[in-house]
Amino acid sequence: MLRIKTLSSVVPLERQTLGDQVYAHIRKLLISGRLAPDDKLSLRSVADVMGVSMMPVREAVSRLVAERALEVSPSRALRVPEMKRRQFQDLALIRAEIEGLAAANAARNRTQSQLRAIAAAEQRFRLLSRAANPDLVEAVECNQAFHFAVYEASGLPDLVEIIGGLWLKVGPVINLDLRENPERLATGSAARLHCEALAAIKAGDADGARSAIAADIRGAASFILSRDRLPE
Amino acid sequence: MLRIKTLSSVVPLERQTLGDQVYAHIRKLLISGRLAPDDKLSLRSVADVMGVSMMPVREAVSRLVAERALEVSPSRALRVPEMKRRQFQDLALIRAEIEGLAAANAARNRTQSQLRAIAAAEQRFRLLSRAANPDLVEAVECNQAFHFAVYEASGLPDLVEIIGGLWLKVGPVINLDLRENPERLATGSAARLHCEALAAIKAGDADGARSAIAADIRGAASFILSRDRLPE
DNA sequence: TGCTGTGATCTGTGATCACGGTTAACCTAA
DNA sequence: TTAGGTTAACCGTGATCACAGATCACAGCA
Repeated sequence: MLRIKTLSSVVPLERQTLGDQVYAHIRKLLISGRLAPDDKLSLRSVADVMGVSMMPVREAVSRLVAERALEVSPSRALRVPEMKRRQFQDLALIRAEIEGLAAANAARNRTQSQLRAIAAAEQRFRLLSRAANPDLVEAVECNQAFHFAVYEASGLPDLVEIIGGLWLKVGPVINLDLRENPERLATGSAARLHCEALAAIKAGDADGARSAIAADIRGAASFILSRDRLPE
Repeated sequence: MLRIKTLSSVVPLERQTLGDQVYAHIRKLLISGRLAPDDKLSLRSVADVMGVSMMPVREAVSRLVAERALEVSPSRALRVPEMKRRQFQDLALIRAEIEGLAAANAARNRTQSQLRAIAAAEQRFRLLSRAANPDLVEAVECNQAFHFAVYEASGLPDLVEIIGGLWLKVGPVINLDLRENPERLATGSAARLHCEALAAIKAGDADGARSAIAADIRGAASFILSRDRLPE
């Protein structure tokens, strides 16, 4: 018989179905902006590219459609939804409030190790945004890493999940924009607000963290709106 | 040739796949509390009951799993998730903020017809909660109708959708509780706060609407927490 | 040259079958 | 009577096939 100690050291070994893997893959493509609004997909082509049958792709896509990250038109065409100008504005309002709430709770509940993780992510983003020729893809990932380090520290997994759904919607727009307007990074306003948020979280200042994150979101959104590449 | 006017009067006629119907059905079971935490399901049994093949059920269930309204255990068993006491507390905090935000925007953006709809829902709920022997199932539905009439009036569909996801999670707990503790209705505190919210929305008082709805949510949550039927 | 009808092709949807893995009931042996 | 082991039923996952509807290109008529 195996010793108890041996048994309890075995991790529950989470299951990774093919559907999960396809989901994670498409999700990453969307958040990083490699899939742009109005891009078309098809179950068979995705299945072909990823070397699986149509079935796991269907499972993944049905999840993404449920989250409104993809949509099937009445004519059964599968595509990345277009974002209307109005909807983008509304999402910025919603995100400022919800992500601000997460930041406020992070200031209250963060552990020491979470605080270190936030500080590390903040530093990476700051250094990158002040570099001469910043790698834009990396900058996007660093920005995301910082924000979610903050949100994770709120201790509210349900809230983090909601925010993940919001990023899934705005990801294609934001990252597509950043790729076309690299100069936005150089203004350094994002780096400044991140730094402000970090300081507030470290000090336990919930309101300060909330308003810094909200300002970061509103700033990025109004910049994108000013470029006006959004329909309607 | 058909006249243009004739053509444009034809609605785009949305499709309703079997998967959509199964999804709507299970969703209603969850929100109304007829499926309780830890209830087991199986694709085949649901398919059998609803007279369809396993396929549309899989599609619907994968959506609900994505929304955390159902869960598949590592052993591939399908069930309604249990709600820990802590998670319920957290969800109440999140809901108070998010649904408060929706109420505040409803006060700012509601149209006249939306205001009428809210007032009608408020009246139905008030009369029902003051009845001698209120029908509990009907009361639950009226409460839901009032809340979502408010949220719809915010003019923020993305926010309404997020709130729908939250209700899907707390539905089984709240409605199960109400069925076992019918006396909560009799206190009339919910009816009073609904009335307060309606007045604030009518007056365009965003902060008033926000705090009335938040108080309603917090009140219901603390009542349920005080009964303490939740694990952990 | 421009429009229209038509067929090949591709789409998502649904049904059915096969498969490893889990669960639970049953039977046997102590 | 009970603990332990075997087996049969059932589970979700994945693959494959069938089908109706949509799209697009090309041919034929105006």
